[in-house]
Amino acid sequence: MRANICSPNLGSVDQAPAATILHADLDAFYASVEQLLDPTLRSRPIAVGGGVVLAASYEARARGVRSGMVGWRARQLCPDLTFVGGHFAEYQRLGDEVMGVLRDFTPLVERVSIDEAFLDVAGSVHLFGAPSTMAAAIRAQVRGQVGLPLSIGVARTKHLAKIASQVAKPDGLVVVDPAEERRFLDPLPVALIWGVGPATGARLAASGIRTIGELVSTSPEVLERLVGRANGAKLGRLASNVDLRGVETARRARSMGAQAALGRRRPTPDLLATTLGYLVDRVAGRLRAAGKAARTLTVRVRFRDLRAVTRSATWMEGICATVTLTEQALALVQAALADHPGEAEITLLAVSLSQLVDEGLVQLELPLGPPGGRPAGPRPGSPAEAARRATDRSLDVVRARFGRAAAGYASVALSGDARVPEAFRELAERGGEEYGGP
DNA sequence: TCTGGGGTCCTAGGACCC
DNA sequence: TCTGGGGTCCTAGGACCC
Repeated sequence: MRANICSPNLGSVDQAPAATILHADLDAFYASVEQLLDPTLRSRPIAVGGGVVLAASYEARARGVRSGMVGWRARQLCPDLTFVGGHFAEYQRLGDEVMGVLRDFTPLVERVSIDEAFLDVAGSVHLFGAPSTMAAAIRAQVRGQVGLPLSIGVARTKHLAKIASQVAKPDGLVVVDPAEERRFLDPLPVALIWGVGPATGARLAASGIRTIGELVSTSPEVLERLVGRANGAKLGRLASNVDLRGVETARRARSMGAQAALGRRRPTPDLLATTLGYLVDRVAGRLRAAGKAARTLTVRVRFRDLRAVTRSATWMEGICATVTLTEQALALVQAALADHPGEAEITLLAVSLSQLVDEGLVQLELPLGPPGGRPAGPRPGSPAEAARRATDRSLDVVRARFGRAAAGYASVALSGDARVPEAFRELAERGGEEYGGP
């Protein structure tokens, strides 16, 4: 019907638009890799991590184990659960290898995370056959060549393909015929919609909206009242499957951050300086490696009850010097703590850089400095600032050759009680510009 | 006995400018 | 001197995703 209305002059009016978007998603990725590397772990409930479950095998999920769950709780639910240390370098290598397989079928691959990607195969059907045929071939090749289970959803839009791959899991393939979209979507729970989490799901459920079909038949006004204007509109678009964004092979990062959980600690000057020095050191190094500088710095402090506060500062020019950013982060955290004098302990510190600009655009002289009224500002373009950048560049070079531990600022010497392996941090931080295609 | 680390996007309110 | 509307930018907080 839609085709008849929209394109009455095309010869293919009666032909439904083709389902050429694939969403490929590796099943229980970290856990599957562990089972691949150690055959004795296969078909057993395992969890990657220790204090917190980073990933659980399907055998463990069947017992209620979920990622993000604390270790003691997971063991409680599943006493024969095996915890395995993460082979983080292997996750990266195998994830990359799978992406290589995908790119053998089309250059239009949008990698969204280490284990997940969208493909647009419209231009490849003359080479490899129908999208469903291609999806089956990809799954077989990933299983045969890499050894990992991969689920794929095939549909007309990215969002629907993603829902289809969720339905296909584990180790399955679901193709949604364009003529069958409503019949497929309507009975599914709203939680399958990208962007519907616990809070939104609960609000919808409170109004009796549990399935995507029920969501679609809800008026825009009611939806807006429940979840806000933009969210309501977005939800409407997704549920009625009219969101037609294409596959993007390259997306640039909009922010970079680092955080550290601290247990319960009194925020002494020493703790703040050491932790912020470490966090800024990490993130500023990535910033410079990307050739960027940041105009906005945001810090986050979490208290014992998991409530968190943020403070941010924005400058006219981008900054990328470790020392300057550390000074600023410290000032912001102290300001945040001063606003919450009743909090004796903190549980997390985070640093994030945004409003990223090309480093070449950093002005070198006569800076305007920060707008008035904010923390004593650095002078991003001052000679002192240029000297700091030169120091950073030298350190970056040394580290690139000899590793992170080879050089650094004295205050950054990392305490041995790091709660998370360095390798996991390095893996997790590959979420930005590295993804998005060859 | 209360959760890791790295991201994206949205909202509401205020400052400021035209 | 007061009033109004619209746009842009910034800040703080929150929901969500992998």
